[in-house]
Amino acid sequence: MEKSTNTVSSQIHREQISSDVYSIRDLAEDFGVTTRALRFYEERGLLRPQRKGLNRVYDAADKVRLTLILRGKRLGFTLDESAELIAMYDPSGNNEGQLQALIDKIQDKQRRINAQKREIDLLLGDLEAWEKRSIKALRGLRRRNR
Amino acid sequence: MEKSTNTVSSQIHREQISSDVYSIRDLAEDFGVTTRALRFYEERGLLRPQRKGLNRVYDAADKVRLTLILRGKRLGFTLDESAELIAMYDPSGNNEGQLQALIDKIQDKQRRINAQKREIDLLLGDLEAWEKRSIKALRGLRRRNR
DNA sequence: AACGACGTTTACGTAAACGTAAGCTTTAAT
DNA sequence: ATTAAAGCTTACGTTTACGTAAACGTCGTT
Repeated sequence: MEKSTNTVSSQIHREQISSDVYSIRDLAEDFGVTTRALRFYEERGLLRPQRKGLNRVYDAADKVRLTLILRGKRLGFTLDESAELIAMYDPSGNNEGQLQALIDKIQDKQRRINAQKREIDLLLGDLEAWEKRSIKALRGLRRRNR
Repeated sequence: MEKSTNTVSSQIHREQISSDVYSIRDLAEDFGVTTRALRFYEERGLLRPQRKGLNRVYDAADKVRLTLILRGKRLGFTLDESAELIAMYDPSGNNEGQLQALIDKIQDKQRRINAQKREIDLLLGDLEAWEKRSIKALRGLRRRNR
């Protein structure tokens, strides 16, 4: 009997004030990161969970932000760059100038990401060529060895 | 009269034994990295330029390797991961087992890179949505302000 | 002969992104 | 009442990828 019934963690007596909230451990397990990382992201301003006393309480919006952070990481962004993405996600733009600036930033990101995509395609092209070459060499060897 | 005629660097008296070779500075300027970075890549085993006395002499193959290193960097790979890519580029596979292992590695990389590509598309999708929303908000503001 | 540009090695410094550990508190269970 | 588990803060340690500086050698030029 393994560690059993504890994947979801909060069962009873976890007062559940607003409906969908998560403890730091819930979030860490859901996303496969450590609690230390979550506190670190907060320290760097990428997350701002509410507090229940001292304890951090995360909600759906925090989940979205964390998704963006981790996606950014997998794409090789720094935390600062991911912070920019998150700032775009928040509808912070109030006046005309800010909105235009936001749009410019978004378009800039799009350009950069499309460039990255082109690099990926180049790499995939290389890998395919190497694969074909290797497979040919392998077939040559097999023919010779029989 | 700027720094003038020095973009190509080696002009005369640079004996030119084999045809296409480059000094460390040539390569650094061509690729927009520092000489320190080049020495570091060598220290980590990603480059192995020949030596003319003490001086490093880079050739076309080194250029390819450096291209791979930097492409890897832009995609968020660590130097160790780029080292793997470079190992694949070198036709090191001699016997059947090694070749099969190489093919497996290549296919694994392909999977990982395709995953990265999918994440990019997700991000681009998000960015497009945010852009549209922002443009709408901007139009709303402009209408109201006239 | 002396200088400046370029190269070398060796070595310590640094920013980013956490890991790890210490020490303390609150909550839940035995 | 006493553990045990989970959380908190504070702070030092670690790895990666170079930056920066010292101290020296070698040309080619003046």
